[in-house]
Amino acid sequence: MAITKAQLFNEKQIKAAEFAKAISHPARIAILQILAKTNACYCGDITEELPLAQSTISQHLKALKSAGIIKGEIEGVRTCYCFDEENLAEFKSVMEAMINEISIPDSSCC
Amino acid sequence: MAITKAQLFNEKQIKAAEFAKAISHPARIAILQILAKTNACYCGDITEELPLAQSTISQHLKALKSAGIIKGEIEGVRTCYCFDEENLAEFKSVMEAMINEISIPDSSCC
DNA sequence: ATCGTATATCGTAATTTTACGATGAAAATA
DNA sequence: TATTTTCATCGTAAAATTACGATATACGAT
Repeated sequence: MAITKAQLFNEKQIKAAEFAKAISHPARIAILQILAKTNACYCGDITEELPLAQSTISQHLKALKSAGIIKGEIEGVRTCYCFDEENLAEFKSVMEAMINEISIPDSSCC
Repeated sequence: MAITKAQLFNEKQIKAAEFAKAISHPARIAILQILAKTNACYCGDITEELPLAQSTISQHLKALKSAGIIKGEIEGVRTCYCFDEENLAEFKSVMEAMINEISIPDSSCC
C-alpha cells in the first residue's frame, strides 16, 4: 500500500467500509450477538463463550469500540461493554443504505 | 494466527463475516456502486473512475467475485462484470439478518 | 499490606491485505 | 501476420490483521 489514496473515495464509502471491516470477522459478529442476546458484557464472560484467548477477545473488543459500535464502561476491576446506542443507529443506517444502493441496474449488461 | 479455529463459529457468522469482508474496502464499495448505477462493467471503465491501478482493480474484482457478489462473463478480449443475481440476494438477506440481530437488548446493563 | 481477579497492553510470529509495475495470454484490428 | 487492446496474473514490498502468552495495572477482598 504505497500511499493511501483513501481520501479520494467519498465519506460514505469510507464509513461503510469501516463498519463492514468491524464486522468482517466471525469472532466480532459473535461478540455483537452475545451483547445483543445476553447480559454477558464483560470480557471474561465473552472469553468463556468463544474459542479464543482473553487477549484476543480484548483486541476484538477494542476494534469494535474503535469503530464506535460498542462502548466500554469501567466498573471497578472490570469493563462493561455494551452497544453505543447512537453509533449503532448510524451503523445500521449506513449499512442499510449501502445494501440498498447495491442492486441490479435497469439495463443490466449480462 | 496459529491455527484457524474458524470452524468453531457457526455458518451464519462465517458467511456474514465473509460478505462483510468483501465490502470492507472503499474501492470495492465504489465498484459495486458503479455496477449498480452505470453500464460500465468492464475493468477498464472502472479503472478510469477510480484512483487505482488496473491490476489493483482487477484484484478487487476478483475478491468480489470470490465472495460471489459479482460474476464475470468473458466477452472476447474484455470481461463484463455484473451482479450475480442469486448470490446478491443472499448477500443482502444475510447482511440484513445480521444487522437486525445486532440490537440493544431489553435489559441493557450500561 | 498482601493477594487474587479482571482486563489492557506488549512483544512477537504467521498470515493476509493492499498496492504497483511488468508480463503474459487472448482476441480484435490493421 | 503484426500490432493493439483488454484483462489476469506474477513478483514484490509495505502494512495490517489475527493470534497467543506474558506482563502490567488497577481494583476489591482478606
